[in-house]
Amino acid sequence: MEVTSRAKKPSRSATIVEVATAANVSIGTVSRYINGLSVRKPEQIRAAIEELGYFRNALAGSIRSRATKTVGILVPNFDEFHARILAGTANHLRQAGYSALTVTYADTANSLSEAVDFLVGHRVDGLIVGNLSAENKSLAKVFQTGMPMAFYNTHPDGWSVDRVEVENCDVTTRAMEHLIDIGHTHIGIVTGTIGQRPHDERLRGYRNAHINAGLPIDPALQQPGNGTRREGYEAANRLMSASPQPTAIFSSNYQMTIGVLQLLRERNIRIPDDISLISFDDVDLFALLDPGITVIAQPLADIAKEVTRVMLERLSAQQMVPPVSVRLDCNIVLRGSTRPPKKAD
Amino acid sequence: MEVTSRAKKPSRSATIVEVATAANVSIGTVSRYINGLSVRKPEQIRAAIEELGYFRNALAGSIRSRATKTVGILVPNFDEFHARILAGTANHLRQAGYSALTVTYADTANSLSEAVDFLVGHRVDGLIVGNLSAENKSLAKVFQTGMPMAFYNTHPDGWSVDRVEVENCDVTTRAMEHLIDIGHTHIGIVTGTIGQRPHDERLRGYRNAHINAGLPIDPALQQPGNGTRREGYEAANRLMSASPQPTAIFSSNYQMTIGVLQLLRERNIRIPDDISLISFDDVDLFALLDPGITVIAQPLADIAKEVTRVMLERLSAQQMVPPVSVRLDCNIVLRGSTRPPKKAD
DNA sequence: TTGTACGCGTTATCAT
DNA sequence: ATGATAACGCGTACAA
Repeated sequence: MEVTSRAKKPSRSATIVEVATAANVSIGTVSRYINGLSVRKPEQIRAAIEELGYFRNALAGSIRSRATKTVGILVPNFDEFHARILAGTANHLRQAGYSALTVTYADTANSLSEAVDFLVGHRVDGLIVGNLSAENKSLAKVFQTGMPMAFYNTHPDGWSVDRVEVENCDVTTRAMEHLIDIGHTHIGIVTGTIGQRPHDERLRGYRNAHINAGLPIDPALQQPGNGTRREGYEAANRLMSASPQPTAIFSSNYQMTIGVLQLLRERNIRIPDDISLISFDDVDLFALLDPGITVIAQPLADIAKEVTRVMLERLSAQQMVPPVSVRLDCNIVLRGSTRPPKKAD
Repeated sequence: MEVTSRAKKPSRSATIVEVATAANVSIGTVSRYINGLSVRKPEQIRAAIEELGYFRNALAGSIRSRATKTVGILVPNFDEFHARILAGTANHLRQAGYSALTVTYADTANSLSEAVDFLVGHRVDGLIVGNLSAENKSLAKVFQTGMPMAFYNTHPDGWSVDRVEVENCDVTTRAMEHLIDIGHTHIGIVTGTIGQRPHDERLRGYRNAHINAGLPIDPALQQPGNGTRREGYEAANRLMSASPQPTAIFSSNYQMTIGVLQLLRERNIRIPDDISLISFDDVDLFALLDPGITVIAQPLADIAKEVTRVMLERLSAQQMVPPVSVRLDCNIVLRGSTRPPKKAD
């Protein structure tokens, strides 16, 4: 195919009326052709569509039909975590005849409301929301209109809504017990933002392990990282300046773990010789490092599958059904980043 | 705010007519209020909107106004490379009053046409396309309608269209000359898919360096990786089975480099002691590995900025202007993954 | 199977 | 600044 020059800019693209005229049929017939129903002279219509460069106007169609066959997806960003979930949801939605309208809400201030307005303005049939625990006026407004909504990973407190979440607490406890079993007694934690449910649960899991083992909980070994790489770096810096130094670190999400890794490398602290490390979340990076990082892996494909399933069931539900809550288990993936501490203290 | 139960599902959300009635004004006045123009009794209208839970229907508005203030973005996937560009474009578009409609085209077969139809069906005002070099009937059809389009990284052959691309060839030559300067004479290359312009250019840059230095070009040292991790792994496997073995490898994109790293690690081939490595593309991983990987880094933020600028200028252009072509330079980031070969042969 | 006419929610226009 | 009304492009119901 050769496309070497641009056609002169048409003020508007062809409409179904023009196609009907060109094909010598009525618009109803063209509409049926477009929607795959049988018509008498399909070839004429096809040729007219081809000739005019016609594209169906989905906007106009949706006004009348009141359904866009589109699900809005609201994610903080396109990082590796959400990217993988998005790939899954988009796929599952498509198989059910839906498209995904994906918008990020964390790039600038108050863009969450903008994002919500955009999606609702485009009359998505439902809304999938990732990693959002904070209240938002716009979102609450939408929720109250009865818009089908499904959250994954966390949801605003007190909202009775469809959700898919992972078990954070117990799995963290088990990971910490692994460290304790091999002799660690000073385990530092880089926490996410306190007040966000998943991070609260991970911290609780960390504490429970200490309580179960009769170990003291040292506040100096709990450093806030707020979920970002930069703050993960600084939290690790504080941890490694504490006295006594921790012999192991648990980092509550992968962004912060990257910060931790940066600091450890700068300080020339070797894993696992000088320190053991466990991270929540599994990303490619952690498997490729030498040694690989032992992680608590969230089942991303399952989260995507379940949240899509829940949404589709909500969309097809004829009557009101109570919100469903799905809880998935994480896996501990042992790699080489943990080892007994160098010397007992 | 408390949101503990769902309102009964309304069959449809409030319309501008209902708002107008409730506020005792005409729909024209409500429309003006919504669009930020001055009205006499804004508070009444605000209250009515609040009360009725009204959300403007962007679909209906766009039918009449013929503008959606929306730009479609077409990317193969949400990998780290595109994720960073998307963050930039979305931001720049928003600042200009546009929203981004992002769709991936590589998740399943023939989904490119579906994606194009979706975006055009939603009447995006323009289209930004990433990493697409193949022809596509649907896309060509759109192009010929005069839809503003801007490509980044590559574009279909023969299309005279706005584009932002990086300089692949010379920078690769310079990177190879770095290897040659420190004594390498057997440099392997893992190529991307031949026929895709950026990868053709990178291969040419590799060859030019050899020609300039008077080194032979050994076909056995050029292994196709087709851009994927799996094939990068296998290409590296073939390279390390060649005789004589290369003392350095250049990998043409980051996905393939990850495959290369996996193979080297499995075979216990150490970087840079046993082999030197340079990769095209810079991702987090490469800076965190020990040693860090020397890379040719594409200016992602600039690509995003430029492609958005080009698109916005095209959108605001009153008359036909010839397509613009922006070419950006890459940077060579030296880390620790290169070193003179162990022994001269 | 086909054609016609109306409805969808908004914006644009124009007279006030 | 406001109100009334005609588009906008498509789906759908109904009559043919």
